[in-house]
Amino acid sequence: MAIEDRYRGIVEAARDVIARRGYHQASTREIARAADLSLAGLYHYVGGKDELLFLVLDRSLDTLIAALDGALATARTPELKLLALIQTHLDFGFRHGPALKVINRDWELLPEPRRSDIAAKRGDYVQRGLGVLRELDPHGRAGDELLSATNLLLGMLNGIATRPFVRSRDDARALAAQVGSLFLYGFLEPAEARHDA
Amino acid sequence: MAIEDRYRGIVEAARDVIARRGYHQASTREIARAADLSLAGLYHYVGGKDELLFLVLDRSLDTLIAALDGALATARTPELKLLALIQTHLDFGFRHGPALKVINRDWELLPEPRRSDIAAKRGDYVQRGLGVLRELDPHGRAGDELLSATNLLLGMLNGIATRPFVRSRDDARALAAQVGSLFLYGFLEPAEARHDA
DNA sequence: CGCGCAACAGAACGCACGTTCGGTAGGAGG
DNA sequence: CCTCCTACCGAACGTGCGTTCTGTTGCGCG
Repeated sequence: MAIEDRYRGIVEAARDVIARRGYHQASTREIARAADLSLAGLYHYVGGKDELLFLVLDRSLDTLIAALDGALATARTPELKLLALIQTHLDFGFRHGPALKVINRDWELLPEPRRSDIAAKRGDYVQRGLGVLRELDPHGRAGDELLSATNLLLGMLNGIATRPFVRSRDDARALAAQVGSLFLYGFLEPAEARHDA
Repeated sequence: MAIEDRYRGIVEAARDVIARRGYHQASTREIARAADLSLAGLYHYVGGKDELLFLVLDRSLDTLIAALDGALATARTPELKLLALIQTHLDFGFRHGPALKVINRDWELLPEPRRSDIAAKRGDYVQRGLGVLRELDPHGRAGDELLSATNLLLGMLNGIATRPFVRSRDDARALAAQVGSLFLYGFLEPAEARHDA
């Protein structure tokens, strides 16, 4: 499947250039250069610039969701599932920083109708987070409140995963523990007193 | 000071167009039209497109920081200061959504050297948040940990303030209470049992 | 009155962009 | 050997962009 390798190289080139420059500032010429192709050669594989953004978003979200599902499958308790989500998200931010940047910053720039597809896939990810919090919730919180709590959690994660806070896998692990403790027990609770589950 | 009114109109037009389209997609022609000016007339007031982005960022950050300082001045306890920060941020997101969007999404696109000025002003805001958390911290957390906690808090706030979660001033108030409770006491603690300070 | 300057506007310039067109090399199939 | 088809490339086209040039109006001031 050498053709699939070509596609992968193209999508990776597009992802890195778009992450660095932003979608509208990323030129098809620069993406072609990064993919070791001429401009016209690039257009032999993809129909247009929009499709490049779509491919980056679609494949990155698939990777992220697959990683999350894998991590959730091995976690037994609700708390461990939450930690798995946090760990997976931060690890994804560390290993695929450009992908996460494009997912968070540029997805709104994708024109319809593909934008709806990506929005649905983003929704799938949020739903998984919401499911984890629902299992974890000790009180019967309303759906609205659980949804906003999910967005608060994801906002926390994106706030540090996008910026250069996670420089190593150890950083990711240490931050994951801190995020988990803070989200579960709050800022006022001591971090050292809690590592049961 | 009719000239200052002109400037204000121009900056507001630039802010709204940039927030809607993104910086690189926002054209000077559209900004000029939104400011009721010809293209050349716009260039009579500002030196270039970069300066428009700078003016938007600079003035928006001034407004945000001034609002925060005002709210912090009337808060007496550390917990009330945290709630004031949360409330102010969400209220700013509700009343100046476009400004917050530009601050969070487009500030990295500003070319040097003005980008450093904006980065410093953003740093001022983070420092205020860090100061609030330092006062609040019951254990002697290290500076690194406090800084990442600050970024977690701001990430939570931006995660919901940017997206259409805050549709009314009441939404902002209700969400502020939820965010405060969650950040201070954690997800596992009941929300109803806590409203002392 | 007339001079100068601030406050604009119309039109153009040059450039970079996304996209397309016409071509070519090379291997597979008959 | 000829034919097709896939995988490209060089060069161009048209458009929209940021910016600038050349005015023109109107008002304050001597």
